[in-house]
Amino acid sequence: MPELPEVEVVRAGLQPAIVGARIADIDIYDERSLRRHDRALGGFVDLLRGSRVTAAVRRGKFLWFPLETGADERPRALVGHLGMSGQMLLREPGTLDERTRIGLSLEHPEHGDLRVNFVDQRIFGSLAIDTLVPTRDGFPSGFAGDVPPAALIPSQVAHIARDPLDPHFDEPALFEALSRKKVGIKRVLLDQTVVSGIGNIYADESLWAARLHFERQAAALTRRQAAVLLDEVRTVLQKALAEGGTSFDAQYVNVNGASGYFSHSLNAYGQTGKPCARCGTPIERVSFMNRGSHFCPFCQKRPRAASKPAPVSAAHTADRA
DNA sequence: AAAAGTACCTGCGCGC
DNA sequence: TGCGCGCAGGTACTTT
Repeated sequence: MPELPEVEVVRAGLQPAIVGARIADIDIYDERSLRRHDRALGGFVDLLRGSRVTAAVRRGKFLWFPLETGADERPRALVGHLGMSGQMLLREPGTLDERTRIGLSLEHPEHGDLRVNFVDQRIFGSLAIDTLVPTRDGFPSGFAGDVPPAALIPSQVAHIARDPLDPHFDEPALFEALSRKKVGIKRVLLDQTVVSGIGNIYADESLWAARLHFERQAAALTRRQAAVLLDEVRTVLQKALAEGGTSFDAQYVNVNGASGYFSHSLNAYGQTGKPCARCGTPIERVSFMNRGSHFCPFCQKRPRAASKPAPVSAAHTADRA
């Protein structure tokens, strides 16, 4: 369940090894890991073999690596999503990890030959080649390290909102969206077209920090509550990022999607039965949206008395037609 | 049009 | 000891 911080650690780790490298060869061990690849563009291997990587970019949980293309060609990129259990492991040439679905053999002008193994137990993640299109807002497409990337984004990522750590994140648009949504706030946090990078773990953590119950209707939040929540989202993500950044080996990326996410400082997620760090009340877990939601029943009060839909008056009924 | 539901996947831990 | 089952959940697609 890699979320923004975990994906960023992968991006940052891959960047020095992959930018400037030529992808000399590609091994496909499992075609299902190409689910995101649109065959209409051409074969994944044919499009990728021999290409040089020019950057390592991330928006939310999506990663992409723009490729050098001729002036007469449409710009394209190698796109990756880790899904639930994906990893991109930097290895010595010839290394094969368990459950490697796709292997990339790289030639780097300084670091020599390298191998990147796309490992994915559950195959919710995938790699693809995709065309780059202009960003909707005209700003750099995401985060790419020291230098902002071009204002180009893979077509399949264009609908994904910027993440809350992006300098061009559209705050007013988020508050606008929140005020329109009649659904529970957690649904909105997980909606990558509204705000990206947040998954189940950091959604629970942010809501705990903001003292909000996950089923609070988004539109019912005051502007102040929404602002506090956004602030807590950023704090939670940045804290996880700082933790991940310190445990990461510059030479080899080894982020394990199943157990390697930054769990030492979780206050809600996976803490069922343990005392709330603020008030001592045991953390509860309930199923919501087909996934676990963890919260403190004292600090994060349920929305008031389950709003039964107001009786529709005859006058109202007549109105819509 | 918004919101809810479902498919896609595999490994693990559980109860029997 | 083995076997079936529920669960983990990000995204895209379908249905309501």
